[in-house]
Amino acid sequence: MESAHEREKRRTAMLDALARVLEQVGFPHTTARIYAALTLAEGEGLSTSEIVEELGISKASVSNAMHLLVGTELVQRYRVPGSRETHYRMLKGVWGEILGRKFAATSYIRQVAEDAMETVDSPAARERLREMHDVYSFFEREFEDVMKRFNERNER
Amino acid sequence: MESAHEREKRRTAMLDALARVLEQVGFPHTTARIYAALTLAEGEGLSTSEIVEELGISKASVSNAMHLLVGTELVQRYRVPGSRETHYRMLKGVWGEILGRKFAATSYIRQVAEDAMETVDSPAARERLREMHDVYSFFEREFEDVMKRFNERNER
DNA sequence: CGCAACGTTTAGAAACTCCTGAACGTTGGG
DNA sequence: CCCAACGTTCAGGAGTTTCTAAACGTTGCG
Repeated sequence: MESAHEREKRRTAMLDALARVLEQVGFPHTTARIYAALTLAEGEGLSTSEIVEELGISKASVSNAMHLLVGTELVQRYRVPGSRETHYRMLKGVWGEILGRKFAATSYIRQVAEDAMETVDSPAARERLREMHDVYSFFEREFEDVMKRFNERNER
Repeated sequence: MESAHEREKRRTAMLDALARVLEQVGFPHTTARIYAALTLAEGEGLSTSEIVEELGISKASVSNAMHLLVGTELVQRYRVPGSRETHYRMLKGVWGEILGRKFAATSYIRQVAEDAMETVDSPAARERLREMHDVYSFFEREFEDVMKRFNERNER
């Protein structure tokens, strides 16, 4: 049988791993940890004080992080009758959204390469930019298809 | 007709834009700028002192950055007869490599979600993890296909 | 061989990001 | 309305990253 201590340790490890994923995606440390905590919450979400307690951070940090998470529509505020506190829950269907945003960068990069190619004189430089451009063009088209399939999948 | 000053300004803007792309991919500021400078070089590459002059940085910075760029096989050293300086050139075919590395993270994230799902008790949490897992599974498979097509494309 | 030209390493400083405590503003119950 | 409970803002500071100068090591020409 598993001790309460071991259970707690496993939970912490999981929270860390999840938070690292979010950090990799580009979120600040604490913001990532908050999102992870919301993922692992027992119920539908957590209140500010619950987050403060679980992660051992200040309420100012929660406020700042939520500015980002709510602003990017990854998390939603909601109220619980009888409580004055703000509660937060993850929004559904955001993981696809997160990845989709990543892909959007591809077409920007293709654009940069394209512009540079038009400006540059040296044939050697132009050749290097062309390779970059071709690769990103390829992935840009592929990602469009992938996202289309993803959206179709979600409609079902 | 275009003044030398305007030409210089355009070149700088281009270098900045390219560097930002590399930074987005996760490289340090100076490292990214060096890579951008190598991309825009007139000839096949640049020497240490040329990089120092073009970017206005110390040779120590060049040394450090090259440790990273050469180590990750994005840049190659070469020697120019008659010069004692080390020269550096971009390696070809790295952009696909860079993107490929990004995708590799997908299967790690899927794994994290899978592990967490097995550990967690709360049905609400498990449901949230399941969505995360499903999304990343989908993209993991799609990326494998995309990379396969990419590699086939390159063999021609 | 010895010297000069380079590259590398390292310790320290500068810059940046992010967190916190405290003060402030806002809101809702009584 | 007033007070208490919350959330937000902001100045300050801690931690981290990354750049540089200086000292050191290495290499190759004469």
